[in-house]
Amino acid sequence: MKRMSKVEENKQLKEESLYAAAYELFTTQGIHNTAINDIVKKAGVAKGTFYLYFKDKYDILDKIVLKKSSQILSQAISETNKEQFEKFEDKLLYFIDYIIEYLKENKLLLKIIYKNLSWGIIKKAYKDYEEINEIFYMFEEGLKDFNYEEEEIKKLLFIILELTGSVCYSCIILNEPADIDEMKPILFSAIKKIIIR
Amino acid sequence: MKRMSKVEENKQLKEESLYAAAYELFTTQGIHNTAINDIVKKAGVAKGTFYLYFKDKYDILDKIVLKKSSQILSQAISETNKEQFEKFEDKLLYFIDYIIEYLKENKLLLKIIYKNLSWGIIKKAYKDYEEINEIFYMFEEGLKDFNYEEEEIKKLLFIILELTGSVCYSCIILNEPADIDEMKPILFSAIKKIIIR
Amino acid sequence: MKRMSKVEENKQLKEESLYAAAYELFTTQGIHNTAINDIVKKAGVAKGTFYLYFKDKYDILDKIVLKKSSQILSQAISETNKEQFEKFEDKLLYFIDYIIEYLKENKLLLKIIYKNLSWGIIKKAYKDYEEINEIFYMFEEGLKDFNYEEEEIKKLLFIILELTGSVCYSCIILNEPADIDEMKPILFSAIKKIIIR
Amino acid sequence: MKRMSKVEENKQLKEESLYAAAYELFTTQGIHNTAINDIVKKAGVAKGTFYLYFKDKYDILDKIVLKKSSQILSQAISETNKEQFEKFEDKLLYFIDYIIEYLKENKLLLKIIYKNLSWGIIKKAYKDYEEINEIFYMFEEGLKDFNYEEEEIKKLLFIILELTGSVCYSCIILNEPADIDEMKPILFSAIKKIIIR
DNA sequence: TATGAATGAGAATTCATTCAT
DNA sequence: GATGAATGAATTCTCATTCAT
Repeated sequence: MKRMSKVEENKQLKEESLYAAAYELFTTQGIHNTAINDIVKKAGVAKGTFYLYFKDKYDILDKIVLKKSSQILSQAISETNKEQFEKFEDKLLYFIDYIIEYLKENKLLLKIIYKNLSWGIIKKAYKDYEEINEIFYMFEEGLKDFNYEEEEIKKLLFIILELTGSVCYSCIILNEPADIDEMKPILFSAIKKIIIR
Repeated sequence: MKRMSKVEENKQLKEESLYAAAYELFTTQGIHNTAINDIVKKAGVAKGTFYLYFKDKYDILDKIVLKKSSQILSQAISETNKEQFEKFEDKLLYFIDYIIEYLKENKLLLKIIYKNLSWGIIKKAYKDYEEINEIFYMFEEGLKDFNYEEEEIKKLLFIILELTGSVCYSCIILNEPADIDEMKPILFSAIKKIIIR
Repeated sequence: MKRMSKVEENKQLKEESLYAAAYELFTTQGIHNTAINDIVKKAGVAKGTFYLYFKDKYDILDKIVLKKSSQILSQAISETNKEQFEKFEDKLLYFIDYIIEYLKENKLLLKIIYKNLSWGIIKKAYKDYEEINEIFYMFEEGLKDFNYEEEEIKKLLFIILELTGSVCYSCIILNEPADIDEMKPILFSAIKKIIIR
Repeated sequence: MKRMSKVEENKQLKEESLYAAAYELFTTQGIHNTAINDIVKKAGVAKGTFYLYFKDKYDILDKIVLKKSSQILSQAISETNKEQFEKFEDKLLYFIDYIIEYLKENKLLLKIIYKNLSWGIIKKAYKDYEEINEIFYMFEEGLKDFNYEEEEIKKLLFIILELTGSVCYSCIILNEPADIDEMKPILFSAIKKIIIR
């Protein structure tokens, strides 16, 4: 990483503290109930400073969601790649399970990113997070025996991630229609069936 | 149905016009951009009247989402039951397709109910909308050959509805990762695979 | 008491329940925080009915204060007259003490009448509560040896009641500058000194 | 006193103009009839500015009452100390008379501070107004021949101030049971009697 | 008399955004 | 770049009062 001037460092610090404050407040008291005033107070910067870095509340929100979502996916694929699997489906389920367990431990995060863990986010993340590509490569490699076309693979991946996301939200946050651990067998079985041609 | 007094009728009318106005405004200019002032003006009632029927903006929103979601499901199952199908999976896909087509035509509605077409809503709807039960009966009947337990059937139904909902939102509203019509074959194939033991 | 028609009885009942509801609400949640809506709901009558009996919130408040204040004074004098006293000052202090003890047990009442236990109220009460006159008679009789003029007696009575009222409020409600029981000796001594020529 | 920056000066100015506007409006048209809107308009500041300095209408009211009450007491003791008196009771009555005359000239002020000229206020005022302590010193000094304990002196002071306050309110505002000037002889005589052991 | 739905003026409060320092 | 006081439009919500039934 490049050396930064003191000014540069200070800027970085302020931005970071704004991110941290906003994340904390969004997750604990909700997006609706968080005012920019609250964010800057918690971050310990002046109100005007917020506008030097972000357009408005939804700008910082989007950036947080993108950041956090990418981190999860990136971590999940990275952890998955550390392991050895006999079959692709085992690898995929390990990956999915990693995400689920992560969200189980971070309910508040899940609450704000929930249906935003969308394809749009993933596409955006490609640029900044190299590892995200590997999710697709994993799929491509794993499914090559089934002779899927590239487009189909993307769609399958999309469907699986959407399903995982919405099941997580419902089961982890609302506990409906069942606890996430009770739901896992059905979810995993569904995913396994989906990828088979 | 019991005859209503003029007063009772009038009350009903006011409430209805508030629902209609709020729905219209929420879908066209967004929830965030709709003030209670706007709603009452459009409904042609006094501001105070709003608070006679609803606690605040989110109260009427919740009630609208519940109403509309139930209506869609109710309509879908009712339409499905009018037809004859050879196989259960055809019936199920007809039902799902009805919902998708409905949402395609009502993007604005989809936008506001999407995060709310949850199992919780469906459970609430049981009370007021008899037909909702029939969705479960259809599943039970259709899946009896597979020897699923009752709990498993509920979970399958949940998974399929969640998947449908989130795919609809992403593909219809965001057009990501593809148009809903392009997505349908994959989605339907996934659903078919999911129900098979 | 005259026999009442059923209609008459019903009216009386409604008025009473309005009084009771308003008193309960004024004392428990404050005058400021009590709306006419709250009163009629608690009383179990329609909103319009309130206006058949009272002009507004302050009308019923005034009437309650008058009623309650008069009751206290009336009760105090009546209880005092049941006893025998050697000296007038003993009688007067018994009377004052009765009031203090009563207010000690009815802090909430004290809170709402305090600023209203004024001479004005007492004057009004003369008409409806015969016994109130007896307070003045007691004074007249008790102070005759001092050769006070009638006007002076009235003023002394006024001064003693004002003093008692404001000391009660401060000591019972605010506990400032001391508890009412700690304050009594000084208060009583002051009163005794005041009446002596 | 420290020099203030322009910004700091401006802040002070705004706060002052809010105080002045609120005081003017509270006294002339009543607390109930004064809206925050009226205050800010009169003060020539934006509505939001009000909330920068005060929580709500009752916050500014409390602060005004505290300020004004302290000022009166402070002025009264300061004026009293300028004079020479032979006897303590003359000094005390001069002090009380100063207060009465002040309130006679400021009926509107009396109306809003009236039964708030309480011990609680005086205690709070100790911190900001040095001279308030002198009231107690005057009492201590003046009563030393009577051998009162410190606690008793406080209570006597309290009783005399309460009595003065409530008599002023009733006689100046309501003219009940008599004009304040008619009442003075009795009040002064009462006070004189109270302090004598 | 009694009702209670409807009214709508008006009060309180919030908050994103600006801009002089 | 950083600050934070000031803004004032926008919004929510209250509530006394009326009046047709």
